[in-house]
Amino acid sequence: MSMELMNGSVVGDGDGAEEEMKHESNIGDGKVGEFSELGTEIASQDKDLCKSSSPDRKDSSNNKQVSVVNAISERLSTDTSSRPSLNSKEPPTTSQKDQLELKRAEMGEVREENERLKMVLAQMVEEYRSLKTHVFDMVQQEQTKKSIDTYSIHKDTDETEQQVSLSLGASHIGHKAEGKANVSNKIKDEFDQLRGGLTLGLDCKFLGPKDGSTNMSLGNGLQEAIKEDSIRIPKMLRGEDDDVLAPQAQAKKTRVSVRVRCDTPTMNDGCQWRKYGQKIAKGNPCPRAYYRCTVSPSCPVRKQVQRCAEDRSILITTYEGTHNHPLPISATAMASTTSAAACMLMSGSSTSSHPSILASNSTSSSLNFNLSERSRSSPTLYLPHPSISQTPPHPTITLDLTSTPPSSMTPIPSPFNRFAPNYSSSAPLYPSTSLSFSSSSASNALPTSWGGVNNGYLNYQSYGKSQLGSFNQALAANTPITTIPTTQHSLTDTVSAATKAITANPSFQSALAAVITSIVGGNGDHNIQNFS
DNA sequence: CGCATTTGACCTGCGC
DNA sequence: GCGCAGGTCAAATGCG
Repeated sequence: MSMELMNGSVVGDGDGAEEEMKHESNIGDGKVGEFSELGTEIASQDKDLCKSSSPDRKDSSNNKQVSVVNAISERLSTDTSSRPSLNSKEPPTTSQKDQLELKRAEMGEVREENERLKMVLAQMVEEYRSLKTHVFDMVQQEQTKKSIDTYSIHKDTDETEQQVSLSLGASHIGHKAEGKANVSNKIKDEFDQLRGGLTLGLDCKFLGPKDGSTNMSLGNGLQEAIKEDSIRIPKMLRGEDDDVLAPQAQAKKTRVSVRVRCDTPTMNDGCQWRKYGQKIAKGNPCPRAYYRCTVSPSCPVRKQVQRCAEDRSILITTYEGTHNHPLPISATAMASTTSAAACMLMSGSSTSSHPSILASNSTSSSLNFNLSERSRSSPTLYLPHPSISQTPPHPTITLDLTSTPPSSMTPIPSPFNRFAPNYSSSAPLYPSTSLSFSSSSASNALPTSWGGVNNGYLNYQSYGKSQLGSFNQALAANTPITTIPTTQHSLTDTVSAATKAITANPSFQSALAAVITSIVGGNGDHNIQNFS
Protein backbone atom coordinates (compact mmCIF):
# COMPACT_ATOMS: atom_id res chain seq x y z
CA MET A 1 0.00 0.00 0.00
CA SER A 2 2.32 2.70 1.21
CA MET A 3 5.48 0.83 0.58
CA GLU A 4 6.70 3.33 -1.92
CA LEU A 5 6.33 6.12 0.55
CA MET A 6 8.08 4.06 3.13
CA ASN A 7 10.95 3.38 0.88
CA GLY A 8 11.17 7.02 0.14
CA SER A 9 11.48 7.87 3.77
CA VAL A 10 14.06 5.20 4.28
CA VAL A 11 16.26 6.71 1.66
CA GLY A 12 15.80 10.11 3.21
CA ASP A 13 16.74 8.80 6.60
CA GLY A 14 19.81 7.18 5.32
CA ASP A 15 21.08 10.45 3.96
CA GLY A 16 20.32 12.15 7.21
CA ALA A 17 22.25 9.56 9.14
CA GLU A 18 25.28 9.93 6.91
CA GLU A 19 25.27 13.64 7.37
CA GLU A 20 24.93 13.23 11.06
CA MET A 21 27.79 10.78 11.26
CA LYS A 22 29.94 13.14 9.34
CA HIS A 23 29.34 15.86 11.90
CA GLU A 24 30.03 13.59 14.76
CA SER A 25 33.25 12.32 13.31
CA ASN A 26 34.45 15.86 12.94
CA ILE A 27 33.71 16.50 16.55
CA GLY A 28 35.48 13.39 17.53
CA ASP A 29 38.56 14.71 15.78
CA GLY A 30 38.49 17.71 18.02
CA LYS A 31 37.47 20.24 15.43
CA VAL A 32 35.96 22.64 17.83
CA GLY A 33 35.40 25.27 15.26
CA GLU A 34 33.28 23.03 13.19
CA PHE A 35 31.32 22.09 16.19
CA SER A 36 30.61 25.70 16.94
CA GLU A 37 29.66 26.29 13.37
CA LEU A 38 27.35 23.39 13.56
CA GLY A 39 25.73 24.82 16.63
CA THR A 40 25.37 28.18 15.00
CA GLU A 41 23.92 26.58 11.97
CA ILE A 42 21.42 24.72 14.04
CA ALA A 43 20.50 27.82 15.96
CA SER A 44 19.88 29.70 12.77
CA GLN A 45 17.96 26.85 11.32
CA ASP A 46 15.85 26.75 14.40
CA LYS A 47 14.95 30.34 13.80
CA ASP A 48 14.13 29.45 10.26
CA LEU A 49 11.89 26.80 11.62
CA CYS A 50 9.66 29.44 13.08
CA LYS A 51 9.50 31.45 9.91
CA SER A 52 9.74 28.93 7.19
CA SER A 53 6.78 26.97 6.07
CA SER A 54 9.02 24.63 4.16
CA PRO A 55 8.45 21.22 5.64
CA ASP A 56 11.65 19.75 4.29
CA ARG A 57 13.68 22.43 5.90
CA LYS A 58 11.98 21.85 9.19
CA ASP A 59 12.62 18.20 8.92
CA SER A 60 16.28 18.57 8.30
CA SER A 61 16.51 21.13 11.03
CA ASN A 62 15.03 18.73 13.47
CA ASN A 63 17.45 16.06 12.45
CA LYS A 64 20.35 18.35 13.02
CA GLN A 65 19.04 19.55 16.32
CA VAL A 66 18.97 16.05 17.60
CA SER A 67 22.38 15.44 16.19
CA VAL A 68 23.69 18.49 17.98
CA VAL A 69 22.47 17.10 21.26
CA ASN A 70 24.39 13.96 20.45
CA ALA A 71 27.34 15.96 19.34
CA ILE A 72 27.55 17.88 22.55
CA SER A 73 27.32 14.72 24.53
CA GLU A 74 30.19 13.36 22.50
CA ARG A 75 32.01 16.57 23.01
CA LEU A 76 31.55 16.51 26.74
CA SER A 77 32.75 12.98 26.84
CA THR A 78 35.83 13.85 24.86
CA ASP A 79 36.66 16.64 27.25
CA THR A 80 36.12 14.46 30.24
CA SER A 81 38.38 11.77 28.94
CA SER A 82 41.20 14.21 28.61
CA ARG A 83 40.88 15.62 32.07
CA PRO A 84 43.00 13.24 34.09
CA SER A 85 46.05 14.75 32.53
CA LEU A 86 45.08 18.08 34.03
CA ASN A 87 45.16 16.57 37.47
CA SER A 88 48.54 15.05 36.97
CA LYS A 89 51.00 15.70 39.78
CA GLU A 90 53.94 16.01 37.43
CA PRO A 91 55.11 19.60 36.89
CA PRO A 92 53.63 20.88 33.68
CA THR A 93 55.97 21.47 30.81
CA THR A 94 55.55 24.34 28.38
CA SER A 95 53.81 22.14 25.88
CA GLN A 96 51.53 20.89 28.58
CA LYS A 97 50.71 24.45 29.53
CA ASP A 98 49.88 25.14 25.96
CA GLN A 99 47.68 22.12 25.90
CA LEU A 100 46.07 23.28 29.08
CA GLU A 101 45.35 26.65 27.53
CA LEU A 102 44.01 24.98 24.48
CA LYS A 103 41.75 22.78 26.52
CA ARG A 104 40.52 25.74 28.48
CA ALA A 105 39.76 27.56 25.30
CA GLU A 106 37.95 24.54 24.00
CA MET A 107 35.98 24.23 27.18
CA GLY A 108 35.01 27.84 26.99
CA GLU A 109 33.71 27.31 23.53
CA VAL A 110 31.86 24.24 24.58
CA ARG A 111 30.27 26.16 27.39
CA GLU A 112 29.18 28.80 24.96
CA GLU A 113 27.83 26.09 22.79
CA ASN A 114 25.98 24.68 25.73
CA GLU A 115 24.37 28.02 26.33
CA ARG A 116 23.42 28.26 22.72
CA LEU A 117 21.93 24.80 22.78
CA LYS A 118 20.00 25.67 25.88
CA MET A 119 18.48 28.51 23.99
CA VAL A 120 17.68 26.25 21.07
CA LEU A 121 16.00 23.71 23.28
CA ALA A 122 14.04 26.35 25.12
CA GLN A 123 12.94 27.73 21.82
CA MET A 124 11.88 24.32 20.63
CA VAL A 125 9.81 23.80 23.73
CA GLU A 126 8.26 27.19 23.25
CA GLU A 127 7.45 26.41 19.65
CA TYR A 128 5.93 23.12 20.55
CA ARG A 129 3.78 24.78 23.14
CA SER A 130 2.52 27.45 20.83
CA LEU A 131 1.88 24.97 18.05
CA LYS A 132 -0.04 22.78 20.40
CA THR A 133 -2.12 25.69 21.54
CA HIS A 134 -2.73 26.60 17.95
CA VAL A 135 -3.87 23.11 17.07
CA PHE A 136 -6.11 23.04 20.09
CA ASP A 137 -7.71 26.29 19.01
CA MET A 138 -8.21 24.92 15.55
CA VAL A 139 -9.86 21.84 16.95
CA GLN A 140 -12.21 23.92 19.00
CA GLN A 141 -13.12 26.04 16.03
CA GLU A 142 -13.73 23.00 13.91
CA GLN A 143 -15.80 21.47 16.63
CA THR A 144 -17.98 24.52 16.67
CA LYS A 145 -18.35 24.34 12.93
CA LYS A 146 -19.12 20.67 13.05
CA SER A 147 -21.82 21.08 15.64
CA ILE A 148 -23.51 23.45 13.24
CA ASP A 149 -23.06 21.18 10.27
CA THR A 150 -23.71 17.96 12.10
CA TYR A 151 -26.84 17.17 10.25
CA SER A 152 -25.45 17.69 6.79
CA ILE A 153 -22.40 15.61 7.59
CA HIS A 154 -24.28 12.79 9.20
CA LYS A 155 -26.75 12.67 6.38
CA ASP A 156 -24.05 11.41 4.10
CA THR A 157 -22.20 9.41 6.68
CA ASP A 158 -22.28 6.06 4.98
CA GLU A 159 -21.41 7.33 1.59
CA THR A 160 -18.82 9.74 2.89
CA GLU A 161 -17.04 7.28 5.03
CA GLN A 162 -16.85 4.91 2.19
CA GLN A 163 -15.52 7.54 -0.06
CA VAL A 164 -13.09 8.79 2.49
CA SER A 165 -11.83 5.34 3.08
CA LEU A 166 -11.48 4.77 -0.61
CA SER A 167 -9.74 8.02 -1.20
CA LEU A 168 -7.45 7.42 1.68
CA GLY A 169 -6.48 4.20 0.11
CA ALA A 170 -5.81 6.04 -3.07
CA SER A 171 -3.94 8.73 -1.32
CA HIS A 172 -1.66 6.29 0.25
CA ILE A 173 -0.52 5.06 -3.04
CA GLY A 174 -0.74 8.60 -4.23
CA HIS A 175 1.24 9.12 -7.32
CA LYS A 176 0.79 5.68 -8.70
CA ALA A 177 -2.94 5.70 -8.50
CA GLU A 178 -3.94 7.86 -11.40
CA GLY A 179 -7.18 6.08 -11.84
CA LYS A 180 -8.27 6.93 -8.36
CA ALA A 181 -7.41 10.58 -8.69
CA ASN A 182 -11.03 11.56 -9.17
CA VAL A 183 -11.51 12.45 -5.56
CA SER A 184 -14.24 15.00 -5.35
CA ASN A 185 -13.71 18.43 -3.94
CA LYS A 186 -16.37 17.70 -1.43
CA ILE A 187 -14.35 14.93 0.06
CA LYS A 188 -11.26 17.03 0.04
CA ASP A 189 -13.14 19.67 1.95
CA GLU A 190 -14.22 17.11 4.43
CA PHE A 191 -10.66 16.01 4.76
CA ASP A 192 -9.80 19.52 5.70
CA GLN A 193 -12.60 19.62 8.18
CA LEU A 194 -11.65 16.35 9.68
CA ARG A 195 -8.04 17.29 9.82
CA GLY A 196 -8.99 19.97 12.18
CA GLY A 197 -11.54 18.01 14.03
CA LEU A 198 -10.05 14.63 14.49
CA THR A 199 -6.61 15.33 15.67
CA LEU A 200 -5.60 16.44 19.04
CA GLY A 201 -2.59 17.38 20.93
CA LEU A 202 0.63 17.06 19.22
CA ASP A 203 -0.30 15.39 16.03
CA CYS A 204 3.02 15.73 14.38
CA LYS A 205 1.44 14.34 11.28
CA PHE A 206 -0.27 17.58 10.49
CA LEU A 207 2.63 19.69 11.48
CA GLY A 208 4.71 17.27 9.62
CA PRO A 209 7.58 18.05 7.42
CA LYS A 210 6.67 16.77 4.04
CA ASP A 211 3.95 18.21 1.93
CA GLY A 212 4.25 15.25 -0.25
CA SER A 213 3.41 13.01 2.58
CA THR A 214 0.33 14.85 3.59
CA ASN A 215 -1.79 12.02 2.43
CA MET A 216 0.18 9.66 4.49
CA SER A 217 -0.11 11.97 7.41
CA LEU A 218 -3.80 11.93 7.05
CA GLY A 219 -3.61 8.26 7.29
CA ASN A 220 -2.55 8.07 10.88
CA GLY A 221 -4.90 10.29 12.70
CA LEU A 222 -7.74 10.83 10.36
CA GLN A 223 -7.94 7.46 8.83
CA GLU A 224 -7.81 5.86 12.17
CA ALA A 225 -10.71 7.87 13.40
CA ILE A 226 -12.66 7.32 10.25
CA LYS A 227 -11.94 3.67 10.40
CA GLU A 228 -13.10 3.57 13.97
CA ASP A 229 -16.31 5.16 12.95
CA SER A 230 -16.75 2.81 10.11
CA ILE A 231 -16.26 -0.10 12.42
CA ARG A 232 -19.43 0.78 14.17
CA ILE A 233 -21.38 0.82 10.94
CA PRO A 234 -23.06 -2.50 10.48
CA LYS A 235 -21.48 -4.46 7.73
CA MET A 236 -24.70 -4.54 5.83
CA LEU A 237 -24.66 -0.77 5.53
CA ARG A 238 -21.14 -0.65 4.26
CA GLY A 239 -20.36 -0.91 0.64
CA GLU A 240 -19.03 -4.00 -1.04
CA ASP A 241 -15.72 -2.28 -1.37
CA ASP A 242 -15.43 -2.61 2.33
CA ASP A 243 -14.17 -6.09 1.89
CA VAL A 244 -11.27 -4.70 0.04
CA LEU A 245 -10.71 -1.96 2.52
CA ALA A 246 -11.12 -3.95 5.66
CA PRO A 247 -7.66 -5.48 5.83
CA GLN A 248 -6.08 -2.18 4.99
CA ALA A 249 -8.06 -0.37 7.60
CA GLN A 250 -7.40 -2.98 10.19
CA ALA A 251 -3.74 -2.99 9.47
CA LYS A 252 -3.67 0.65 10.44
CA LYS A 253 -5.46 0.17 13.70
CA THR A 254 -2.55 1.32 15.74
CA ARG A 255 -2.52 1.07 19.47
CA VAL A 256 -0.51 2.81 22.10
CA SER A 257 0.14 0.89 25.23
CA VAL A 258 1.28 2.65 28.37
CA ARG A 259 2.83 0.77 31.23
CA VAL A 260 2.86 2.52 34.56
CA ARG A 261 3.12 1.52 38.15
CA CYS A 262 -0.24 2.33 39.56
CA ASP A 263 -2.18 1.13 42.57
CA THR A 264 -5.50 2.47 41.47
CA PRO A 265 -7.77 0.31 39.30
CA THR A 266 -7.31 2.65 36.41
CA MET A 267 -4.94 5.40 35.46
CA ASN A 268 -6.36 8.88 35.64
CA ASP A 269 -5.46 10.28 32.26
CA GLY A 270 -7.81 13.21 32.45
CA CYS A 271 -10.36 11.80 30.08
CA GLN A 272 -13.81 10.46 30.86
CA TRP A 273 -14.35 6.77 30.26
CA ARG A 274 -17.23 4.36 30.55
CA LYS A 275 -16.58 0.72 31.11
CA TYR A 276 -18.40 -1.46 28.65
CA GLY A 277 -16.87 -4.84 29.10
CA GLN A 278 -14.48 -7.02 30.94
CA LYS A 279 -12.76 -10.21 29.92
CA ILE A 280 -10.26 -12.63 31.26
CA ALA A 281 -7.67 -12.77 28.57
CA LYS A 282 -5.75 -15.92 27.96
CA GLY A 283 -2.38 -15.99 29.64
CA ASN A 284 -3.24 -13.38 32.23
CA PRO A 285 -5.40 -14.09 35.27
CA CYS A 286 -6.08 -10.41 35.65
CA PRO A 287 -9.23 -9.32 33.88
CA ARG A 288 -8.98 -6.91 31.03
CA ALA A 289 -11.41 -4.01 31.22
CA TYR A 290 -12.71 -2.21 28.17
CA TYR A 291 -13.46 1.48 28.32
CA ARG A 292 -14.98 3.90 25.87
CA CYS A 293 -14.45 7.63 25.82
CA THR A 294 -17.57 9.44 26.98
CA VAL A 295 -16.46 13.00 26.46
CA SER A 296 -18.16 12.90 23.11
CA PRO A 297 -20.79 10.30 22.22
CA SER A 298 -19.22 9.79 18.83
CA CYS A 299 -15.65 9.56 20.05
CA PRO A 300 -14.09 6.40 18.67
CA VAL A 301 -11.35 6.17 21.27
CA ARG A 302 -11.25 3.10 23.43
CA LYS A 303 -8.88 1.87 25.99
CA GLN A 304 -8.11 -1.44 27.57
CA VAL A 305 -6.84 -1.66 31.08
CA GLN A 306 -5.12 -4.70 32.42
CA ARG A 307 -2.64 -5.47 35.12
CA CYS A 308 0.60 -7.09 34.22
CA ALA A 309 0.60 -10.79 35.03
CA GLU A 310 4.18 -10.78 36.28
CA ASP A 311 3.98 -7.61 38.28
CA ARG A 312 0.49 -6.64 39.27
CA SER A 313 1.52 -3.24 40.39
CA ILE A 314 2.03 -2.43 36.73
CA LEU A 315 -1.01 -1.19 34.94
CA ILE A 316 -1.08 -1.64 31.21
CA THR A 317 -3.37 0.82 29.50
CA THR A 318 -3.83 0.45 25.79
CA TYR A 319 -5.31 3.32 23.84
CA GLU A 320 -6.87 2.88 20.47
CA GLY A 321 -8.10 5.58 18.14
CA THR A 322 -7.99 9.32 18.09
CA HIS A 323 -10.26 11.67 19.96
CA ASN A 324 -12.57 13.62 17.66
CA HIS A 325 -13.33 16.30 20.18
CA PRO A 326 -11.45 18.83 22.27
CA LEU A 327 -9.97 17.31 25.35
CA PRO A 328 -9.86 18.63 28.86
CA ILE A 329 -6.53 20.26 29.47
CA SER A 330 -5.63 17.58 31.93
CA ALA A 331 -6.06 14.95 29.26
CA THR A 332 -3.98 16.54 26.56
CA ALA A 333 -0.68 15.26 27.86
CA MET A 334 -1.64 11.67 27.49
CA ALA A 335 -3.52 12.31 24.27
CA SER A 336 -0.48 14.00 22.84
CA THR A 337 1.73 11.19 23.88
CA THR A 338 -0.44 8.46 22.49
CA SER A 339 -1.09 10.37 19.33
CA ALA A 340 2.56 11.07 18.83
CA ALA A 341 3.53 7.57 19.71
CA ALA A 342 1.09 6.22 17.20
CA CYS A 343 2.58 8.60 14.69
CA MET A 344 6.01 7.35 15.56
CA LEU A 345 4.90 3.80 15.25
CA MET A 346 3.60 4.35 11.78
CA SER A 347 6.62 6.26 10.68
CA GLY A 348 9.01 4.09 12.62
CA SER A 349 7.71 0.95 11.08
CA SER A 350 8.44 2.40 7.72
CA THR A 351 12.09 2.73 8.54
CA SER A 352 12.63 -0.22 10.77
CA SER A 353 13.58 -2.34 7.88
CA HIS A 354 16.49 -0.20 7.04
CA PRO A 355 19.38 -2.58 6.58
CA SER A 356 21.81 -0.49 8.49
CA ILE A 357 19.68 -0.57 11.53
CA LEU A 358 17.87 -3.78 11.53
CA ALA A 359 19.96 -6.69 10.52
CA SER A 360 16.96 -8.84 10.36
CA ASN A 361 13.92 -9.36 8.25
CA SER A 362 11.72 -8.89 11.23
CA THR A 363 9.20 -6.11 11.33
CA SER A 364 9.20 -5.72 15.06
CA SER A 365 11.07 -2.85 16.52
CA SER A 366 11.85 -1.66 19.97
CA LEU A 367 13.20 1.79 20.50
CA ASN A 368 14.71 1.99 23.91
CA PHE A 369 15.05 5.28 25.68
CA ASN A 370 16.61 3.68 28.68
CA LEU A 371 18.63 6.41 30.20
CA SER A 372 19.84 4.85 33.37
CA GLU A 373 23.20 3.38 33.98
CA ARG A 374 21.67 0.08 34.78
CA SER A 375 19.75 0.14 31.61
CA ARG A 376 22.82 0.95 29.66
CA SER A 377 24.74 -1.86 31.19
CA SER A 378 21.85 -4.18 30.83
CA PRO A 379 20.20 -3.34 27.59
CA THR A 380 16.70 -4.48 27.35
CA LEU A 381 14.22 -5.46 24.82
CA TYR A 382 10.72 -5.08 26.00
CA LEU A 383 8.55 -7.92 24.91
CA PRO A 384 5.06 -7.03 25.98
CA HIS A 385 2.95 -9.64 27.52
CA PRO A 386 1.58 -12.01 24.93
CA SER A 387 -1.97 -11.13 25.75
CA ILE A 388 -1.22 -7.55 24.84
CA SER A 389 1.32 -7.69 22.12
CA GLN A 390 0.40 -10.74 20.14
CA THR A 391 -2.58 -9.28 18.43
CA PRO A 392 -1.28 -9.25 14.90
CA PRO A 393 -3.88 -6.95 13.36
CA HIS A 394 -2.83 -4.18 15.73
CA PRO A 395 0.58 -2.63 15.53
CA THR A 396 1.27 -1.55 19.06
CA ILE A 397 3.64 0.94 20.52
CA THR A 398 4.48 0.56 24.17
CA LEU A 399 5.47 3.44 26.37
CA ASP A 400 7.13 1.86 29.32
CA LEU A 401 6.97 4.34 32.18
CA THR A 402 7.75 1.86 34.88
CA SER A 403 10.93 2.24 36.84
CA THR A 404 11.82 -1.42 36.78
CA PRO A 405 11.40 -3.37 33.60
CA PRO A 406 9.33 -6.49 33.93
CA SER A 407 10.94 -9.86 34.01
CA SER A 408 9.81 -10.44 30.48
CA MET A 409 12.32 -7.90 29.32
CA THR A 410 14.99 -9.89 27.68
CA PRO A 411 18.54 -8.83 27.02
CA ILE A 412 19.44 -9.22 23.42
CA PRO A 413 23.08 -9.76 22.64
CA SER A 414 23.04 -7.59 19.65
CA PRO A 415 25.16 -4.62 18.74
CA PHE A 416 21.92 -2.82 18.06
CA ASN A 417 20.21 -3.63 21.27
CA ARG A 418 20.87 -0.37 22.98
CA PHE A 419 19.73 2.01 20.40
CA ALA A 420 18.51 0.38 17.33
CA PRO A 421 15.20 -1.25 16.78
CA ASN A 422 15.25 -4.68 18.25
CA TYR A 423 13.30 -7.55 17.04
CA SER A 424 11.18 -10.01 18.78
CA SER A 425 11.60 -13.68 18.26
CA SER A 426 7.89 -13.96 18.12
CA ALA A 427 7.95 -11.57 15.19
CA PRO A 428 4.40 -10.31 15.13
CA LEU A 429 2.78 -9.49 11.87
CA TYR A 430 2.94 -5.81 12.60
CA PRO A 431 5.63 -3.90 14.35
CA SER A 432 5.40 -3.74 18.06
CA THR A 433 7.43 -0.78 19.09
CA SER A 434 8.51 -0.20 22.62
CA LEU A 435 9.58 3.17 23.91
CA SER A 436 11.04 2.61 27.28
CA PHE A 437 11.55 5.63 29.48
CA SER A 438 12.83 3.53 32.29
CA SER A 439 14.93 4.94 35.00
CA SER A 440 17.04 3.47 37.70
CA SER A 441 16.09 6.23 40.04
CA ALA A 442 14.82 4.71 43.23
CA SER A 443 12.74 7.77 43.88
CA ASN A 444 10.97 7.46 40.63
CA ALA A 445 7.58 8.96 41.11
CA LEU A 446 4.79 6.55 40.60
CA PRO A 447 2.45 7.95 38.05
CA THR A 448 -0.71 7.26 39.93
CA SER A 449 -2.31 10.16 38.24
CA TRP A 450 -1.76 11.52 34.82
CA GLY A 451 -4.36 14.15 34.88
CA GLY A 452 -5.64 16.14 37.74
CA VAL A 453 -6.47 19.75 37.47
CA ASN A 454 -2.94 20.94 37.62
CA ASN A 455 -1.17 17.97 36.33
CA GLY A 456 -1.70 17.87 32.64
CA TYR A 457 -0.68 20.05 29.82
CA LEU A 458 -0.30 23.08 31.98
CA ASN A 459 2.02 21.21 34.17
CA TYR A 460 3.99 20.12 31.22
CA GLN A 461 4.42 23.71 30.29
CA SER A 462 5.87 24.57 33.61
CA TYR A 463 7.93 21.44 33.76
CA GLY A 464 8.87 21.92 30.20
CA LYS A 465 10.74 25.00 31.27
CA SER A 466 11.97 24.15 34.66
CA GLN A 467 12.87 20.57 34.09
CA LEU A 468 14.21 21.00 30.66
CA GLY A 469 16.31 23.64 32.24
CA SER A 470 17.45 21.04 34.69
CA PHE A 471 18.23 18.82 31.81
CA ASN A 472 20.44 21.44 30.33
CA GLN A 473 21.98 22.20 33.67
CA ALA A 474 22.72 18.59 34.09
CA LEU A 475 24.47 18.63 30.78
CA ALA A 476 26.27 21.82 31.57
CA ALA A 477 27.12 20.69 35.07
CA ASN A 478 29.01 17.85 33.64
CA THR A 479 31.35 20.14 31.85
CA PRO A 480 33.54 20.89 34.87
CA ILE A 481 36.41 18.63 35.56
CA THR A 482 35.65 15.20 36.76
CA THR A 483 38.00 12.34 37.29
CA ILE A 484 35.91 9.77 35.59
CA PRO A 485 38.19 8.48 32.93
CA THR A 486 35.90 6.99 30.40
CA THR A 487 33.49 8.76 28.18
CA GLN A 488 30.98 6.11 28.95
CA HIS A 489 30.82 7.00 32.60
CA SER A 490 30.74 10.73 32.26
CA LEU A 491 27.98 10.48 29.79
CA THR A 492 26.21 8.10 32.07
CA ASP A 493 26.38 10.56 34.93
CA THR A 494 25.07 13.27 32.73
CA VAL A 495 22.29 11.11 31.58
CA SER A 496 21.51 9.90 35.07
CA ALA A 497 21.18 13.45 36.28
CA ALA A 498 18.94 14.24 33.40
CA THR A 499 16.98 11.10 34.01
CA LYS A 500 16.24 12.13 37.55
CA ALA A 501 14.85 15.38 36.33
CA ILE A 502 12.81 13.64 33.70
CA THR A 503 11.44 10.83 35.78
CA ALA A 504 10.46 13.07 38.63
CA ASN A 505 7.16 13.75 37.00
CA PRO A 506 5.05 11.46 34.88
CA SER A 507 3.47 14.30 33.02
CA PHE A 508 6.84 15.39 31.91
CA GLN A 509 7.57 11.90 30.76
CA SER A 510 4.60 11.89 28.52
CA ALA A 511 5.25 15.38 27.38
CA LEU A 512 8.84 14.51 26.69
CA ALA A 513 7.74 11.56 24.68
CA ALA A 514 5.53 13.86 22.69
CA VAL A 515 8.27 16.39 22.21
CA ILE A 516 10.80 13.82 21.13
CA THR A 517 8.36 12.30 18.77
CA SER A 518 7.45 15.62 17.30
CA ILE A 519 11.09 16.45 16.83
CA VAL A 520 11.96 13.15 15.35
CA GLY A 521 8.87 13.09 13.26
CA GLY A 522 8.67 10.81 10.35
CA ASN A 523 12.22 9.67 10.18
CA GLY A 524 13.00 9.11 13.72
CA ASP A 525 14.96 5.92 13.80
CA HIS A 526 18.42 7.22 13.21
CA ASN A 527 18.04 10.19 15.40
CA ILE A 528 16.47 8.25 18.21
CA GLN A 529 19.34 5.87 18.26
CA ASN A 530 21.77 8.65 18.76
CA PHE A 531 19.54 10.40 21.18
CA SER A 532 19.74 7.54 23.62
C1' DC B 1 -34.71 7.64 38.83
C1' DG B 2 -30.73 8.04 36.19
C1' DC B 3 -26.28 6.65 35.44
C1' DA B 4 -22.37 3.53 35.74
C1' DT B 5 -20.86 -1.07 36.27
C1' DT B 6 -21.24 -6.03 35.85
C1' DT B 7 -21.60 -10.08 33.34
C1' DG B 8 -23.19 -13.60 30.26
C1' DA B 9 -24.27 -13.94 25.43
C1' DC B 10 -23.09 -12.98 21.01
C1' DC B 11 -20.16 -11.65 17.01
C1' DT B 12 -15.98 -11.84 14.42
C1' DG B 13 -11.46 -13.09 12.94
C1' DC B 14 -7.97 -16.42 12.82
C1' DG B 15 -5.58 -20.81 12.96
C1' DC B 16 -5.84 -25.64 12.37
C1' DG C 1 -15.85 -26.29 9.06
C1' DC C 2 -14.77 -26.03 13.77
C1' DG C 3 -12.95 -24.27 17.91
C1' DC C 4 -10.74 -20.65 20.29
C1' DA C 5 -9.91 -16.08 21.81
C1' DG C 6 -10.64 -11.19 21.60
C1' DG C 7 -13.93 -7.77 21.49
C1' DT C 8 -18.67 -5.86 21.92
C1' DC C 9 -23.50 -5.71 23.21
C1' DA C 10 -27.18 -5.23 26.24
C1' DA C 11 -29.98 -6.74 30.10
C1' DA C 12 -29.44 -6.98 34.96
C1' DT C 13 -27.79 -4.93 38.94
C1' DG C 14 -25.92 -1.51 42.11
C1' DC C 15 -25.33 3.02 43.77
C1' DG C 16 -25.96 7.93 44.74
